[in-house]
Amino acid sequence: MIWFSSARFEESKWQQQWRDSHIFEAEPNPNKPKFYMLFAYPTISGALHIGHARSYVIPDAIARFKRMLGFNVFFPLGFHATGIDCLTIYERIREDPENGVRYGIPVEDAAKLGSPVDVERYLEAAIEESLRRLGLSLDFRPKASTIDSPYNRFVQWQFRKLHMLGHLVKRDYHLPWCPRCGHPVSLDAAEADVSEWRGAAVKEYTVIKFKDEEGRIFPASTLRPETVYGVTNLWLNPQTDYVKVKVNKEIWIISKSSCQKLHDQGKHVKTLEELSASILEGLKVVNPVTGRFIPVLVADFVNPDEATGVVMSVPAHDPYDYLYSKSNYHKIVEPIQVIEVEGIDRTPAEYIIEKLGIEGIGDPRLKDAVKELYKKEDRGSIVSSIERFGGMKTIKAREAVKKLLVDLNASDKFFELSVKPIYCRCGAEIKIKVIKGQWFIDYADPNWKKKAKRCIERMETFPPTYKRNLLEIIDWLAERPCVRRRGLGTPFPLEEGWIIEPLSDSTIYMAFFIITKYLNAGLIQEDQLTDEFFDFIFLGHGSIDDVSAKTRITEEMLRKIRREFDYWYPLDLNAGGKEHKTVHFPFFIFNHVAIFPEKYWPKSIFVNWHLVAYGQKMSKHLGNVIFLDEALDKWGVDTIRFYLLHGSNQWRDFDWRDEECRVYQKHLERFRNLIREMMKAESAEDRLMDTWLESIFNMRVQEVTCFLEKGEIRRAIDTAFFRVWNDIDWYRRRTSNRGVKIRYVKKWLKLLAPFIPHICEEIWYMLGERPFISTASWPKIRKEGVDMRLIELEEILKKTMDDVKQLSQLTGCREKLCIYTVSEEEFGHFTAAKEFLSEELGFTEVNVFRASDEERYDPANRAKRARPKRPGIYLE
RNA sequence: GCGGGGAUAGCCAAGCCAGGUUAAAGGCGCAGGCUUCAGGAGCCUGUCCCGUAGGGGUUCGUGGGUUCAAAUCCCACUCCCCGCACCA
Repeated sequence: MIWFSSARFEESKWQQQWRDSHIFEAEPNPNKPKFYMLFAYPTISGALHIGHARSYVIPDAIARFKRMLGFNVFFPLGFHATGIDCLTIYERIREDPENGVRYGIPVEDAAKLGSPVDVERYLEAAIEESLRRLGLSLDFRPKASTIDSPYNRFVQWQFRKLHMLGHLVKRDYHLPWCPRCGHPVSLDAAEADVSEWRGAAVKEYTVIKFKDEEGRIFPASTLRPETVYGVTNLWLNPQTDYVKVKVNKEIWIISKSSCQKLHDQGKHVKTLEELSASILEGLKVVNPVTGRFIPVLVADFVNPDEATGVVMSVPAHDPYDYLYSKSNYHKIVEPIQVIEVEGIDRTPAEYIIEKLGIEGIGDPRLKDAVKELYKKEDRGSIVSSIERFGGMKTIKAREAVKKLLVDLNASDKFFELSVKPIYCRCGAEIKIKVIKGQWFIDYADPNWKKKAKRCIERMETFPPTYKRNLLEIIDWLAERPCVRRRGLGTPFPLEEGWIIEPLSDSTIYMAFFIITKYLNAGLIQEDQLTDEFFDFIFLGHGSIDDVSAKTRITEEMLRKIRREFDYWYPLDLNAGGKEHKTVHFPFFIFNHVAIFPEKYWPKSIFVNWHLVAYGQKMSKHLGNVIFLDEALDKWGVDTIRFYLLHGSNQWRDFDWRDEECRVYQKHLERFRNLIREMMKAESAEDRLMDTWLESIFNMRVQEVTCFLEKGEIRRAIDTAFFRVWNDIDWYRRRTSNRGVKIRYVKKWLKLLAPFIPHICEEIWYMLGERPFISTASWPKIRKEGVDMRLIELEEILKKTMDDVKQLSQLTGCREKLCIYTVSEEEFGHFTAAKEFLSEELGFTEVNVFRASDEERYDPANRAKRARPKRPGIYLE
């Protein structure tokens, strides 16, 4: 029988047919409302895994739904290949082709890849194939990669625009750096550059300049500059060599080991003489903020390899300082309190030490004490006696004091890694380096922020709560470094030797997909993509004859492309994973509002949450990545789609488990069987239940439509599959019919087509429908076709049956069932269902009485318990 | 640090936005039954405790609060997860 043809075969067959018939390729059509949507394009960092699949299947369901609703849906895709991913993969497989496996590249293929670009092309093809196998209703014609040279021209145009608009600025910038490789490295969990990340990040110390009588500067490093008000002395390490150095035009006293770091961080450092800590001990220096003189003392817990090797002693707020000065300098040092914390009546350092019962400076719990104290103090506020900052929250005061120090010309910055040492993959130790004249995109610009917010105000976000979040993110964003020295990417058009950073080159690419359609079709050529061309197409600038003359593109073609752009733009929906919430989506908005006129500003954003496998994040490192192709081989597309869409709420993280996936596979098998069984069955007229089915179906259509419109994908498929199934089951139970009328089957399939399109196509075809369910129209919502009263009566019936079951189990009565109803409607409904009740509940005799009926049989007077929607019950 | 999300029965996981119809969907596991059997499987019932009349008791991280009524709203606390600018 044809129904038994292999599901796998069906799936690829339908994918091929969709492809051959070009149904997902969209052309402008002024008679249809358009819907331009896409998902944030995949990064080329290995073969796709099931986490990607979740992020793509959700938008695909939306695309399919919109298409069935009658929208002209443009749903293209591209590939994000800029950055160092392909470089890294290339290096790994060059070390050993076996490493390719971690990225989903079989050994024999890995060996053949001769360059990072080869890697990119290989993976691009593999990813495209996986996306097709996922049954995505994409238009593949405009596909483009961010390393294609036409794309580069487009991004260069964008950056010239940003520059013209004043959105690019130059600043100094610090970052982790490998001295041997001579380039910056990334500190991240993927360990793209470093051999072991260990959670390292860059810490910013504030250096506070304390001067002695000779004008020599003791630059104390601190993470909590607000405590400068509580400094009692400075600490040096007595076992370390200190040096007097000339830093730019000042004389600094620092630990020897910090010289090189200062140099790396962009200072001119000249060593003048070596000094031991003991010579320096006892010197008086002045606190630049309070003007107080304080002594320089020594303490052996001071780490000379951290920052400048000179630290402030704040015994009121630091357990180390407290303990050390108490036991060694108790006559000289008196703690000065700066921060107060609710519930602590002493100096916080003293409090924490007593609370934890810490013995002395060697106590291993001291680290925890520091941690706990810092946390408490960060929630505290500055004591009122301190001028300007009294009463201010600690965190706020920290920033304010930083600013004050800058104004007093008494501070500097020093960067350190939070975890040391960190090694580059080449083996060298990572340093912090300051880059002079780094280009930034100025997302801190308040006017630009204002415009971005205006765009967001009018946007719709899924989930709706993201909108508020977005506005906060816009406030919080600052300058973004936008160029780098290495990796694949677009050469920076304003300065040689830089390429544009991978996130900054992917903010308005949706506009470019209109162009790539024409490029890929060979209708225009790369060298015709001039700034005049982009200005004309995207912004309508310039005169057409002029642009045509300069680009050698015919006016007719220019007009066509311009019109097409104007048709599709703005973007209606941008979908992406939650990792894009704080970076990509805000950039996408910023760049749109900067470059495009208001009518082209984006309309909505859909965020989906992540996927983990067996409670663990998938990572190449852990080797627990479930590749999409493998999953597809194992389970088939519709099973995976079904599971991914229904297994968890789209706005919660998803936990993949094979056992659960199997359950969904079974559901689909049973679904197939059910349909087959129903098709074979005759269905007789049953006026009451036919009306009920019609009503409930109309209601389900409404629900599913409403859920999809709100982006509630899980609820939509839950209703479309399980609720409808229950309804059909109920109908079959309540009537003598084994099946339902064919039009319900068709309607049901339509409701499911956005989610599990392959199986729906197959059945659709079996039912003689042509050409595709994918292009069929969504069921009409018929509010008037819903008989709510009848639906409710059936609910009352079900509930009553449950009660009877419970009672009969409890009492063991199976003979006689009496039901007492209050309303005429219920009386009629139950009377008509007598035979059904008898069969279902196993009672030989079923009687239905009006509760008010004097003649009723009711020995226990159960009729008095009857209420509307809840008939009385008596059993024997 | 900044920002976001979460904590639900043996486990996984819905519900929370719009409080009552929620002892709380679904799945896994477990128990019993039916059917089938080459094999796997399929189907039904039960699964917090008590109960011979649809009932009662105790439950949704911890502690308070609002309300006639809270898993759902408010406050505080504890713990977990995630993003944050050279990984994209």
